[in-house]
Amino acid sequence: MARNCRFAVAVHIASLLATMEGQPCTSEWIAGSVNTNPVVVRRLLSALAKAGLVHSTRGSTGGSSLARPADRISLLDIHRAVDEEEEPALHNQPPNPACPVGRNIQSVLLRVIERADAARDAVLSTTKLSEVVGALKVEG
Amino acid sequence: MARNCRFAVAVHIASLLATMEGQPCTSEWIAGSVNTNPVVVRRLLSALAKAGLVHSTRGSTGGSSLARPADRISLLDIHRAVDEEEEPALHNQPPNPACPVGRNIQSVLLRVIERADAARDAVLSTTKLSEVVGALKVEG
DNA sequence: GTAACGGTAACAGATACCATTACAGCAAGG
DNA sequence: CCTTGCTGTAATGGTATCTGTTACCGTTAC
Repeated sequence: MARNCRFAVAVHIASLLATMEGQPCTSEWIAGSVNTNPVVVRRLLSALAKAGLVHSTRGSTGGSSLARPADRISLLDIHRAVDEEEEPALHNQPPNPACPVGRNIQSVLLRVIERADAARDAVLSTTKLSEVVGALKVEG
Repeated sequence: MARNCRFAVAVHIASLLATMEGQPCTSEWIAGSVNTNPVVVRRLLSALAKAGLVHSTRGSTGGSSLARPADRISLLDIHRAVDEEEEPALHNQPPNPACPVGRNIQSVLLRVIERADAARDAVLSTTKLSEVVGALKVEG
């Protein structure tokens, strides 16, 4: 996985919304559970809203809640929403096209990395937010 | 995958060594194909050597070559050699332990991420360096 | 002994990420 | 109407990481 904490915090946020069952949560309250700044939470909520996973309302009684049931939100949905799908990291400088290896290594690597990422995504897509919430409750 | 280019360059390097069939290559020659600085190549070769994948000799006629056949080196071997297995990126600050979600989210997330990483690693481990070299030749 | 190599430390520049402050826009309730 | 409390977002600073580069040491062949 990436080495930023956006995915982890976004799943945390989504789990909080799921346990509140429709009742809107403020970014400040969420930030208290995540232990970070409310703006960080709002940035992630904004990304989740753009992906259609949550719904936010402004104003005095505003807040955020899930846009659909937790069993219809996968962790892949969340990952794609907040970790804007970067291209796989290849060479910084383009390799030497005069070398048979340098000329083709990137396209070959791309195919392999895409297969590997697809395998990882398959696990994330079959894991639903509702499972995470269920596991949280078992944990106690 | 990670967003550094160590893995891509390391596979590039290993592919070069594989196509040279035992003949030692210098870091400067490799750097010419990768299009980077020889020290960058030496750093990666050093990591590959520590993992037992390549063998380097110093001195006037020195250079590096594969330590075992390319069909017995997987891309997972290379990935683990150069991208020192980081722990999955969770929260920066520990979540609020007074919240039922914050108290357990990390252990639940760890299990999921480990399953996802294992799926990705399975693809990398079944992809051998020899396959990459073969694909390079087909590519032309 | 000299030339050519790998190993490694040290440093600079670029980039990414997170936390924080600040402020504009919007909705509910008096 | 207008105050209050929320979201959305821009701007900024600090920190960490990565890459490229220079420099120097140790080693090996000739």
